[in-house]
Amino acid sequence: MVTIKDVAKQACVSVATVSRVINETGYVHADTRKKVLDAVEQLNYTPNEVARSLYKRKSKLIGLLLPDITNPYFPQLARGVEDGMQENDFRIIFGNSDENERKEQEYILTFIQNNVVGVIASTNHPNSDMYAKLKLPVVFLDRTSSDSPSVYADGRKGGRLAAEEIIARGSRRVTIMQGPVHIRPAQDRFQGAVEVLKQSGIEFNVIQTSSFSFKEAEMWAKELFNKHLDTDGVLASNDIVATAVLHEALRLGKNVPHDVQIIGFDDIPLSSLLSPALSTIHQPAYEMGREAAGLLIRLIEQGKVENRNIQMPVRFVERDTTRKAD
Amino acid sequence: MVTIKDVAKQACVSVATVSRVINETGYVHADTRKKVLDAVEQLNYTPNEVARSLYKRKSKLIGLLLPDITNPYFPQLARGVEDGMQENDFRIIFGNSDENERKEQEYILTFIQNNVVGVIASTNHPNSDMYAKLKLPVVFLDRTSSDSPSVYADGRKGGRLAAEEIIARGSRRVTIMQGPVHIRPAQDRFQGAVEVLKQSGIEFNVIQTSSFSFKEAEMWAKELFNKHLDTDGVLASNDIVATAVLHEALRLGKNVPHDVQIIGFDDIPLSSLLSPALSTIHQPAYEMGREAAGLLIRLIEQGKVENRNIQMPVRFVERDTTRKAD
DNA sequence: TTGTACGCGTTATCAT
DNA sequence: ATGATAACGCGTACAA
Repeated sequence: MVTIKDVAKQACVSVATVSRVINETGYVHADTRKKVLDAVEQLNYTPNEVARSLYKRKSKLIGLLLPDITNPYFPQLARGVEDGMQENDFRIIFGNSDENERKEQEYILTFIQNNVVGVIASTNHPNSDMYAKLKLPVVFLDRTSSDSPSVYADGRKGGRLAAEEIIARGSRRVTIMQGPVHIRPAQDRFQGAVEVLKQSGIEFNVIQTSSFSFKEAEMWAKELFNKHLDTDGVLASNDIVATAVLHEALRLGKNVPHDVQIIGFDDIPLSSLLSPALSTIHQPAYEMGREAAGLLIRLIEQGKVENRNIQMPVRFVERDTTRKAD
Repeated sequence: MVTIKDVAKQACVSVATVSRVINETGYVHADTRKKVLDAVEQLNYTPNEVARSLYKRKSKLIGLLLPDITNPYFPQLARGVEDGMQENDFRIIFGNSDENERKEQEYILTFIQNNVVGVIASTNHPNSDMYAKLKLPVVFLDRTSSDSPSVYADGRKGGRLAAEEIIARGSRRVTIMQGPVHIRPAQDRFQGAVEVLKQSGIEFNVIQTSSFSFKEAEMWAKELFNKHLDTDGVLASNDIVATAVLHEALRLGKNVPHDVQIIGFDDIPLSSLLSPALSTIHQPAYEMGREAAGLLIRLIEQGKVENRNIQMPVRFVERDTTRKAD
């Protein structure tokens, strides 16, 4: 490994001078600068980030904690974060929490031990004191917390939109798949949908679900049609669940969207590829990731920030599991 | 931040002693050990990994470089790696390369600067000297290199399997979508398929593709049916391309699998959810990730290793885009 | 404009 | 069995 000392020796100057030219701090004569730069070139020197991090007590690393990168919603989010960070010379230590508080703790700990300068987390325990105690800027992504900066989609609006659209397109016996109670955005969506449905006096049922895994989603889809075979409109808690419902409806010989309309949530890449393609509420996942990155960077570099909560817009994407509006 | 000094002071011992109990190195009296442990507990001390890393010139970090986490094949891989590493107390610095050599270089550089102890990369330039020069263990994942450890699926076998199955199920005018030439596994698949096709004297055409993006895949799908409208069997280079072909076939009013059979490659989660569900060659992506992690860890901890190249098995998954075998 | 010397938090060596 | 201290590579007072 070639260190700053080697460069200093090669350039016949002190390490302090080398440091100054590297970091462009303090005065240094043009000639010596050149000598140093040449030495750097020749030796192929690059500063050791670990030593820097130790001295400055902060690194160029941030921690990213996601429930499960294998869930098709999260890669977009992750990519947005990565691109935003990459462009600003931050790197990412990445972990999957599986919505498991212990794993989450473990990662937060190693984030600290590695001097990360900030954390982006998609957690169901935003108010846990493990975050409160953290002396670092934290941005919650796809999750809301009363008193921490966060980036999230307008779930309530999304829920309302979905309900409005399914009504406008003629469903009169709606079933809402209520997402996991501990996941805030899922509840926002649910609430939004319920509001609209109640307001318009449309009859509706609720099926309670407790995860977003496809395997389980299949079970709830069966339960749904068991209990409410005549439902003519399903508001799913996300696209995975919607996909399972679609499968089950097709399996039962129902015509989608004629017999039953289905609207998902998230607009994961899968959705447009199904047949029939899934109508859904689009969340700008990639952009949300980028926003989170931007917000965290501002927090890191400026300490505080104007707009601590960024709510991203959602929109209805009309595809083939809904009928044409009247 | 609470340091080893604070603990030492609190326990009325020297930092050396604290270090000894923390790392369980050297003798220390049971009583003093207890004093130290109590102090650690009270102060909530955890060692600073950065300082450790500086002194030992190695961290508990590894670098993971993937083309694009947004491509549905990679999350499985990433998750496998992460789980394998996590269980052995290694953390991951993660980056997307976009198959772009410059980005790749950048990441490799920051990996080095952060004292990572190993790298897992899914790169198209495994023989680039940026890897050769690397003084670190590198494992190539889903990519082969003549002289570096790697974990990859048996692409040739997969290609052969796909061809054999499509023939056995009655296709006689087959089209192969040849994947990007610079991606080794894609070429292996292609080669395997060609071998079988030639051997059995079946007529076949080739459509050349140059990426795995869905947008472009749609174009090639159109090109495919433009040039070879009467093809009755398509061997796609991966499931994304297969999905596009399926869409186009359906759009043209073809009956799948009656008029045309389609076999994909990878078995991404999407595939089983399509209608008709996609028949494909399954790669054990998650397990490949885990294997790569295991291999790298062995390389890190033992320097060298028995089996430097791990070839994973593939298998045909029969779903609904192929007919029943005769 | 440049160099010396210390400190960042750890671990390991060498005394004691 | 324990402590003092050098070293890891870097950045910055402070002195020159």
